[in-house]
Amino acid sequence: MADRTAQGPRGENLLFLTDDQLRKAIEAMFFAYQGFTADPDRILSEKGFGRAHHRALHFINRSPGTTVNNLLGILGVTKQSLNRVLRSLIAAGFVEVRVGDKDKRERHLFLTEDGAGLEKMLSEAQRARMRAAFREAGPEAVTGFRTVLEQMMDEESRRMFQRLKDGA
Amino acid sequence: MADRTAQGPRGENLLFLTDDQLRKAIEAMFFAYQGFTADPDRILSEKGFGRAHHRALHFINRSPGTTVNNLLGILGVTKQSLNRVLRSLIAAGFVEVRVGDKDKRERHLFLTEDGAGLEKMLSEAQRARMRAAFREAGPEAVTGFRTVLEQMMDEESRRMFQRLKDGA
DNA sequence: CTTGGAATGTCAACAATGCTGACATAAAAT
DNA sequence: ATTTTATGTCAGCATTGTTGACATTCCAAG
Repeated sequence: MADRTAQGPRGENLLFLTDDQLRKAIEAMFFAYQGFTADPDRILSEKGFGRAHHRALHFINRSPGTTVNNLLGILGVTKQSLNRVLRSLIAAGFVEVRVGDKDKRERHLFLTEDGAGLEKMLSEAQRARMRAAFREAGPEAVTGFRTVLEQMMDEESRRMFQRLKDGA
Repeated sequence: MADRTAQGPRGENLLFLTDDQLRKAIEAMFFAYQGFTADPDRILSEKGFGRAHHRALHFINRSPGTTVNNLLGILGVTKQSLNRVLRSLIAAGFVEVRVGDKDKRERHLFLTEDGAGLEKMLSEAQRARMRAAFREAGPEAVTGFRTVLEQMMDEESRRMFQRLKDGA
């Protein structure tokens, strides 16, 4: 392993910023994301669903009554793409739609009991892996992990993430 | 923000392992990965390619002369899926194939000059974002980041990553 | 040496999930 | 009241994952 501790003029650790170190980090991100999604993907594929369904379930569970438009902003896909996913979740009885009370154009989304059950199954699997990784890595590593992730986000995603982070 | 520093019996930071903290980390991973792929995706879509083409270019660039079978192990997709991507990269003149010298079943893959140019463009964009995130987060965060990522990988991916990390 | 099986890669067809475009309905603005 | 804007749906296309069928090459057993 190359020396990681060379100090720059302002005491910064510069070797982290070599292209080679960055390339390794990029590859780590790629492989880690495979792991991140592997367990839920397995469960979903048995039920004929995909990763997009998981994302929808996650954010509906997190913000019950959210609208389609709301979800679009969070997920960063087109409404047409999301609509297809929602349609199949509704048809399968995992999601319930209620037409807006004040604004009748809006559709408010809720998990059914079954939907909540599936969401729990998926997020339990994902949390279990995350928990194990965090335990192995230790609390300081986890803090660093979250710091870097936040910096990697687009401005818009970061705002969304912040807004979700503290309640909402 | 909730207190992050509660200490467990063995001095471990246990609050990180609450479901709520884990859920936030999961969301951070989701949004960060969007950012991670955003810049290359933009470039690729202009050229009529997708993320799968980027991955192939990356690993061919990294290990010139690698075989199709080799790439399959790294990318974790089926050979049929990879084959389609390679076919279009070859047709576009970005990748060159040489039939194996010893084993004529094998196809060895190389980037053409154009392919190397495109790969450089894509990886420069991705590295720029990573570099900026690392700079903002600081060296200790980066160490933690990489530690956690490595722990999140599947066993097989971790072995692959380790093998790639040190030469090879 | 021949033959049968294993390894490598290609082609075809299907599914999930992005996308754009056209449209219906409800709300808001003029 | 009519036009414009916002929200959501439906249809069709592209990318990229999948499985299945097949061709070629290598290797090992007889």
